[in-house]
Amino acid sequence: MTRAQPGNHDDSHAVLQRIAGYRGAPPPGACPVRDVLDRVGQKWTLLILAGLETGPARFSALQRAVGDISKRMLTQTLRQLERDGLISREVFPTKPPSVEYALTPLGRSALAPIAALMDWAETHHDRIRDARAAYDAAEG
Amino acid sequence: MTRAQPGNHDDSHAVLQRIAGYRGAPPPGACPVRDVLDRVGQKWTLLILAGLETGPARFSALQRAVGDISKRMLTQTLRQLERDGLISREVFPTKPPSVEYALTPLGRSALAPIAALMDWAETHHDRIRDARAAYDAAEG
DNA sequence: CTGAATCCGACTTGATACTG
DNA sequence: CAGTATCAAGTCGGATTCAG
Repeated sequence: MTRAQPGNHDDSHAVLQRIAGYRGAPPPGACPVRDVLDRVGQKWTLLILAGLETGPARFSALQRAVGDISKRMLTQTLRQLERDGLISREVFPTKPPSVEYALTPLGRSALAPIAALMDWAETHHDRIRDARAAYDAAEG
Repeated sequence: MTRAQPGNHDDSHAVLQRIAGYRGAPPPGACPVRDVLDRVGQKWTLLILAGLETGPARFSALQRAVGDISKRMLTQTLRQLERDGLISREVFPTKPPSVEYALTPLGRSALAPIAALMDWAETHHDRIRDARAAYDAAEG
């Protein structure tokens, strides 16, 4: 594939530059980058994707896996991800109804770049912490 | 070190799984991943980083480059990025005061994983658009 | 069990006006 | 030029309650 290797500096620049062209473009959907990044930045999106990574899960199982998410937010985030085609939703008409969520191939393909970003975060978070401490000490 | 290769599927999983351990951990700074992702998800962060990518820029130049950002938000985002050590701020005591912002090495190192994510977004945004159209048509 | 609906507080963003 | 201060509006998220 011709996709940029995440570690490739030159390609990174080319991609970064591209978003500049979207400035001042209000219509939603005009900037897929903004679109995806906004979703990634949402509080629960990553936790849910992580929770589905090992396999399909039901609503309650997911809620337990994520931890302190409310049903409201779980439902909402799940809907968004489903709408974006990142996860699938299957209803089983059992006596107590159960619903199973699972990553789609598209959803699974998103894990790699997301993991890259999280990896960067883990690698550099101590440096960031230091920078914050220094900044706060200076102007706190 | 043993950092995951962003494109490596197996390692991606390992990294993803790691965030599950942070569930239910309220204290800020406890989860560097959440921390960084939240910042990335903010509306203007990426545009500003992109604007600084080609080199240092002054406040107004940056505002023009980004587009429709208000001074308030520009200042705020700039401060956060400075605090995190991703950008530097230098004041020149000229007659009309001027301030120049620039990416630090740390900030520059963040561009690669961010670009990887944006690359994914661009590669798959048509698929996402289709999924949304289908979803909206079905339950609109 | 899986959600939908409602209420409400907290945080985010923007517009505007003012300062050094 | 480069901000700061203030206010208004919108959004996000949680708790609670109700329904299929």
